Amino acid sequence: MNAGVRSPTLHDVAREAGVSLATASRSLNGSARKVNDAYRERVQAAAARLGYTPNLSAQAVAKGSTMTVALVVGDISDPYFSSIAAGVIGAAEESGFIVTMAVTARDSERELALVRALRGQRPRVLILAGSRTSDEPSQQALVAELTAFESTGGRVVVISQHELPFDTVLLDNYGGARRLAAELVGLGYRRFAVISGVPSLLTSRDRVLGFLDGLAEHDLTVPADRIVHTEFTRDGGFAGAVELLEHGIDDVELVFAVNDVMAVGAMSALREAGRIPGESIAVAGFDDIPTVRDITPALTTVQIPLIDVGRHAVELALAPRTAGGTEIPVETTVVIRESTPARK
Amino acid sequence: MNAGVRSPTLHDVAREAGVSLATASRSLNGSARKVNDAYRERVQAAAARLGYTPNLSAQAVAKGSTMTVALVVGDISDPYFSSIAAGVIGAAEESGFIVTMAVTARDSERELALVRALRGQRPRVLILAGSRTSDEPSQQALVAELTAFESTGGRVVVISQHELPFDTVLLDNYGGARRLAAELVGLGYRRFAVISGVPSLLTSRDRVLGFLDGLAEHDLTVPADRIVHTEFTRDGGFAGAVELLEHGIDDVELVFAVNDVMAVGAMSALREAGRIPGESIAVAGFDDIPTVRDITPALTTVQIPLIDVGRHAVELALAPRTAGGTEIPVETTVVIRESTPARK
DNA sequence: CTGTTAGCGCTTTCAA
DNA sequence: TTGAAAGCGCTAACAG
Repeated sequence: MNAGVRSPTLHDVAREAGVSLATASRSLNGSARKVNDAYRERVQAAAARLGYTPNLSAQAVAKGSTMTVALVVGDISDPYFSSIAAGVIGAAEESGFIVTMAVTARDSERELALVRALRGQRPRVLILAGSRTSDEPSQQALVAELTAFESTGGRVVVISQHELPFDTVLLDNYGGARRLAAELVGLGYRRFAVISGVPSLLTSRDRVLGFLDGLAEHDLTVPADRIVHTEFTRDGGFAGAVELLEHGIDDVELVFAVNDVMAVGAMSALREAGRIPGESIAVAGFDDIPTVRDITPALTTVQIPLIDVGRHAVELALAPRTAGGTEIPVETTVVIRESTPARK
Repeated sequence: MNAGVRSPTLHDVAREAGVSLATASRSLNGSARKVNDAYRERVQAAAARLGYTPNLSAQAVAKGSTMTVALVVGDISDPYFSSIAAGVIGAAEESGFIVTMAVTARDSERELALVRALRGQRPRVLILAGSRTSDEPSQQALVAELTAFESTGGRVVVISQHELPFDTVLLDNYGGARRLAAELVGLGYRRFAVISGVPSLLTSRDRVLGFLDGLAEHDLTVPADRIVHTEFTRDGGFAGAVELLEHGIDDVELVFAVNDVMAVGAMSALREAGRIPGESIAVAGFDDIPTVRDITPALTTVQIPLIDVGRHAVELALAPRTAGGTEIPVETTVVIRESTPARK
């Protein structure tokens, strides 16, 4: 009931079983069958009797390596990240890895500090799921830190864009947005507004670029005052829509928000202003987080197989190291739903 | 670029700075200022030059304790858990703790195995966020495992109900559901259906009980065939609604799903069957996960401050141990939204 | 205040 | 095969 009893150690088990430390170690963890069955059983029985659990930290220092995957996300309560995390955790556990998690709160200073701290865990793998930003001076420090980590045997996997010189799970943000634009034009839409994240956010930038290029193919453009920059969150989406409404968007037919949570926030703002999503105005998002098929109207979006993205990240990390850094491209597919009905 | 270089050790730093191992240790980590400033600076400079990061595993074995919090959740991609996780991670990081995470997939066998494995990390704190089940034989083994963990100095915190003899963050599932029922009756509802989880799930059971008791106060009941048992997920909610529809629920005025993701799934099923949530049928949920204020109609639910729940769990774990196990009760508050308009 | 020296729990040579 | 013993990187007495 009260503390004070220490956890049984391998030493205890060995004594209980009447064998040496080495034999105990080999019976419980050592790979190949190099231990007499009789001994092995004695040891296992003793371990069970004592409730022995190997001290992972001790194993880590003795072996010089851990079985942990460190995952860095922007915000775990965001469905985008939590879905990726689910994939990472699932795949990691299947391979016997433990996953530790840290949250950057979308702050790149903080991300750098976290990576530095996480290095202390000597994880075998470090996965960065937060989206990259451009022009940050801290990016350079981050690369240095990650490179140092790799040079000591760690594996780095970045999810999203291939800005950093590491293995990456590449999301086709640009292409997905471009195809989305094409499909929307095909549905009859001509006048658009865009709710974007801050320009330095690469994911956001790529999606906006792809969308605009997709429109440009059909000789359509979006006036600069119809592209607002805001936070990459639900509230950002809401605020972005409010800003657009203030600019006056009576003739806008469709609002593209660069991710689903923003789109959902935007829908609420539009609705509050009397514009009915899916009826008097269309809305599209990006990601296909689980809930958007259940909202009304169901949201048109670009699907990313988020769980798979997480799984791929660990597969990549556990695969043999390659020369220039491998990349696994992940397809994005346009999903048209009721929020963008065909016009006319 | 290639592996092979080992991480710099404290030893390297000490040599580089021309001081002893102990001095290096004290300069970098040791608590009180017991080191000459000149030395301290030399050491810190050397550490920076070498890119030294203390090996947490080594520290753990030397100190005999770690700075990690292990969090066990049912499914991290479920907003209920991911919000709690956000709170846990936030609070843990503020106290300098690392959090490791494991997922039970709502399987109590698996939960037991995970707890056993997690013990190997020798975390200071083990937080169980998955909801408890009754009558499972594995519960007993779980208690044994957790008790053993506590007896070796660890802290256990359970989130949800006080079934287990450990510190707990107590969610008022019963009371919240009861108050919800009262409010709904106040709004004019009289005929209900309930989509519940499996009966052994304590959270589900408490919510159903509270709801029924709340109705009973007004001499209302729910016929047994209007209470369906299904999975505690979005798809479960969908399936539950389908089942209700098959039973025929033309006269049902309101469907109470025992959690929000189920309610959201149920809404989709109802809508597909031609019943419009918020118009031809009302729906209520429980949890108040972030998205439900943005769905249409916005969902009436019982709010749990999920982030705070996570924070409380670590506060509890980091507070001095008490005799019988402390519990922090968390209030739940009814939030009436458009999915349950006043009748007539 | 600094350095020396045992450990911490475990793995892994190296002999036996 | 098994056991003794030397580490792994770090902390914490214990002397100086």
